[in-house]
Amino acid sequence: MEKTFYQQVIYLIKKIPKGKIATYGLIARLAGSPRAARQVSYILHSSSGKEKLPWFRVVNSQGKISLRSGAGLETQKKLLEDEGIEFREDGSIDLKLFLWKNINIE
DNA sequence: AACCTGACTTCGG
DNA sequence: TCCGAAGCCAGGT
Repeated sequence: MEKTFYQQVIYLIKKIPKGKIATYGLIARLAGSPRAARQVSYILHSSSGKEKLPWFRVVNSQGKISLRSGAGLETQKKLLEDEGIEFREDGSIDLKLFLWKNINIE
């Protein structure tokens, strides 16, 4: 049985460990569609509420939050900092230190 | 069924 | 190194 891209994304995001982050591209890749990073963001946007996902642990490939100020950026940043993730002066996260790389798909 | 949109990524200038 | 344009996938209208 093959899960839908949507289900894969939800599943993977739920597995992101606390204190770690993932990029849209990484999630898309693990979900089976390396080029569907945009779709990942879309899924988070539409399902973060009902699925209770740690959407804030997902940032873009630059380690930055893609949201615009006022659209959730501050909230996300605060949540991440609360988990021990540090931001640089320009508001980016050091992917080498916080990127989720402990991948384990069932 | 066709077109539009987006919390992305990547390549070229 | 920075900015703009194109490519990509899936869901919504």
